[in-house]
Amino acid sequence: MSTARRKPYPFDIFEPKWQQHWDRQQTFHAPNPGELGFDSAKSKYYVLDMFPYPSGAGLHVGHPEGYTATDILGRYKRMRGCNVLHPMGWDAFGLPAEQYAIKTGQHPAVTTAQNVAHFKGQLQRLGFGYDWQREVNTTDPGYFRWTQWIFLQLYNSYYDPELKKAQPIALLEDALSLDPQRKAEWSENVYLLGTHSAYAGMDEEHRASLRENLLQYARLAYVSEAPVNWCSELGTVLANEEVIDGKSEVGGHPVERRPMRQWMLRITSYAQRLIDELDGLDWPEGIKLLQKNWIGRSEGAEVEFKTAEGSERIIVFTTRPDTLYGATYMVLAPEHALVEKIVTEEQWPAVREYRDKTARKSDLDRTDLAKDKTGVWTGAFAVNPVNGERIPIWIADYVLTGYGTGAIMAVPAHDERDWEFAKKFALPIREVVSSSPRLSVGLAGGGGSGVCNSEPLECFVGEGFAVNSGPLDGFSSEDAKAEITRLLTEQRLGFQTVNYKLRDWLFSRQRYWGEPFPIVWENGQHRALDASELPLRPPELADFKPTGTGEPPLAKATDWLRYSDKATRETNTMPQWAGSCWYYLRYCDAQNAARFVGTDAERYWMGGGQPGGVDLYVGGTEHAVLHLLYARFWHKVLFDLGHVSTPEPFQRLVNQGLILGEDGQKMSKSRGNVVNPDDVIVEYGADALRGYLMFMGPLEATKPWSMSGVEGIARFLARVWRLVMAEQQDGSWALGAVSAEAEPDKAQLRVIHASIKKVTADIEALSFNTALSQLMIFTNAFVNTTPRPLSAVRTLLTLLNPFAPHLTEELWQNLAARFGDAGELADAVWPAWDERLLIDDEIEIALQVNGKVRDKIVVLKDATREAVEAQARSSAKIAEWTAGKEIKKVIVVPGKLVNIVVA
RNA sequence: GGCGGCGUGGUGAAAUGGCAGACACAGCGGACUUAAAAUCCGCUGGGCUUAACCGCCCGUGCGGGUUCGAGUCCCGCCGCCGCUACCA
Repeated sequence: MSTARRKPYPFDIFEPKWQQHWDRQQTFHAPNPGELGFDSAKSKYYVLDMFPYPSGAGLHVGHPEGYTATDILGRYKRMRGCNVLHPMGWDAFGLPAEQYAIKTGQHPAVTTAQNVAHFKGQLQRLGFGYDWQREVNTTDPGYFRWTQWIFLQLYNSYYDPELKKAQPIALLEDALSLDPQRKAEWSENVYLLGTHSAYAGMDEEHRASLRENLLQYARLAYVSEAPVNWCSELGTVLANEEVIDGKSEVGGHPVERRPMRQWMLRITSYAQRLIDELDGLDWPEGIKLLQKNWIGRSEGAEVEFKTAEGSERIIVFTTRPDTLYGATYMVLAPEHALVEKIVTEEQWPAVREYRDKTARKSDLDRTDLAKDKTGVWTGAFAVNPVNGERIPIWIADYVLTGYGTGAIMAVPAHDERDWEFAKKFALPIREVVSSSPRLSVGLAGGGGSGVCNSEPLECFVGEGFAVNSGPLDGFSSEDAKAEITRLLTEQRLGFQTVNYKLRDWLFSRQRYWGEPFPIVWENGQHRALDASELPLRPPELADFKPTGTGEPPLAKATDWLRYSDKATRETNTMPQWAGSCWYYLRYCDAQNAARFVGTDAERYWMGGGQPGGVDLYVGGTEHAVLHLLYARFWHKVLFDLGHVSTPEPFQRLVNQGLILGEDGQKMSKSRGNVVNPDDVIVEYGADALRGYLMFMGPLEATKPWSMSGVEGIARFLARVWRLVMAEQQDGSWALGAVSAEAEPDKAQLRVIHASIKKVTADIEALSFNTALSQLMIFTNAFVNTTPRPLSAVRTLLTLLNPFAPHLTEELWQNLAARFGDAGELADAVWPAWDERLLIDDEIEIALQVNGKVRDKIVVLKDATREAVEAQARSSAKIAEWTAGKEIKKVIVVPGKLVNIVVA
């Protein structure tokens, strides 16, 4: 009685054997153009995984799900004769590593190295065909040197709104110094840089400083004093995307808004291109939509109001300029710069109290109280530019600083939020849009518009026809928008514009474990390091904890900090997303010491095919608006500057679905339903794990784990094993009854060719579960055949190889030892099918009467329509069902069915 | 509230508008075995009918529609999951 469970086949012996073999032989190394062994006659296939963050917890089963899918594609494309680039690396900078290091008192470099080694070991035990010579690690100076270099590209560029692309900042510098006229134009229109709305909301002092520092401000990487998401618990600021429900995505700590000097990347300049250029991509529609919504384009107008005293301008953004006549009050965000200038003495105490209260509230609280509107009157009035009406100016937290201009005109009759607010504070409500065309019912006096003073009974947010709107009356909402915009433009009171929800990317973090900025400060001005000074390594710091004050930990490194007698280094570091923005480019030429990626290598792996880019990118949906948007942005900048050859990085994107625990719940430590891939490999082997992950359902579906499902796949693989191997008396395995002379019978031949066809199509379509079920059918068709035809067995092993590479390679080798054969299965050629063998001479088809199956008959494969119909009519059952009825129509679907329609 | 995805046996799931449930899991029965495991074979959506075969009816969340024919397409609901949230 042995305590160890007997293995159905000796995977524990041959799996490590083949893993070592592939590693020693560098089987999956993909030579670059110009490298020995490179074959330019082959076409390229670049298949990419989202590289993991090597956390202390190790791999979970979600990782190998996507990785197995790409591995299957890579191995398959290799057998189809492609040069396959299938790399792996580590996204190793970032908060968790640093927090873990603080907790354990070890340097993050040490813990990161340990975690990487652990992850790599786990991945290697799964038998993935990676080209490890291209391994990248974002924390490696040889890597982040180029992350810093790309930052300098951004820093030294601006976005030209006319060319709609990034240009070297030197061009702007020259243009502006040569052409004072143009400089004046640009200074007056800083919004050309793509920050129109932000500029409109600024106070004059801020604007003046902007104009003065136009060149600095125009850069794609610039410094801003804007309010940011500050998390005191983490001791850093966070990007909008990293804040969820007013809490940090990492750790769930409270986040407050605080003005700080930060580095920003001007992603908003690319908003339109980031939307438009999604069109040509083979991505899930849902992800495209998610990105579009995140960028949040909306068309409308900016309209200038003046305070009643006429001293201040208040600019608002609205998507409904047609409702301008219905604006009965205005609202500024509590933080709006203008509030201090317009608030009256009597209202100051109330305003100050309200502002303090909002500042203390997290975004979460603000959302929670969404139902109950709050606000305070400033005591000031504005003038509605179209009708000269005095309307009160309020502050309220339902108006956000971060969107539009931070100020709105409130049209309570046609906006739900304004409606609620007006109801609560008894502000006037005037209907200016009617759902049906009708005449104004107001008085027609003094050339002014007719105004109906009775308040509408409910809020109407739809489009319709303008009423109570002076010259707009009777216009459809669409026409009214165009007309009012025209009028406003004429009077220089407004203009048509496009607003985006997307904010510029807050790019600095007050952390130790990230890329230092290649920037020094002198006399309050920043300037770039020279590329030759890269990489800029972080200082060796014994104490790298956050200071808690917002001062970055790098400031503690006094020697490092000093760049020269006059200049000091920037102490912020880059966010974790930086390294992952371009890693797919580094893979193309990972060892290049002279460039971030060699030109030839980039052209070959990223260019190549028609649309270009990575041919297949597989990863989780959680990166839909973070990594995938940032990477596209960086790529476009590099493209504009001529450093890469395609405008988009990832041509085809597929999201693998979430794997739930056996209880149908999300896997989590607290639920105790987490599956560790290592345990599964020990028990069932890597091939069984890979096979199960692919068999459990469609790649993109969310699906629960099942241990007995793994056993099912293990049983199938064991059946394949025994198809080739026979167990000996002593328990060892030897080649079984396989014969080179044996031929598959007709039915088997059909199964073989149907399998080649289906498995090929299914792999291309990433439908791995159905490919495997076909391979089971293939296998089952031969289990009772002895001896097994060698050709059939070899075809089966070839088709199964991408899924179960160890098992099939081992069996292939055993067959070769007896029958002789050149080479390894990994290098074999993918089989082709013969369409003629797929169809039997006779086919069974269904006979229907009024769509219901009543009989089945066997017809010759090339029987004519008429012959099939005649045969159908001669069926006794059909005669029975159609007896005494008029046959109105007979539909013959060749090879499928005959449907007889009776009255 | 908005956007997106999904509803098919006991379970995971198949199905270019053409015979619903392939392939597995679990279950039941059998063979082999002293016995068990492993393996192999058979059955396995629900109901009615029959001694049995046969045969018939119902069935893809619900209600309509298009079609010779709908799990699949269209319209309207219900339920679950994910993302997002005062975006002017």
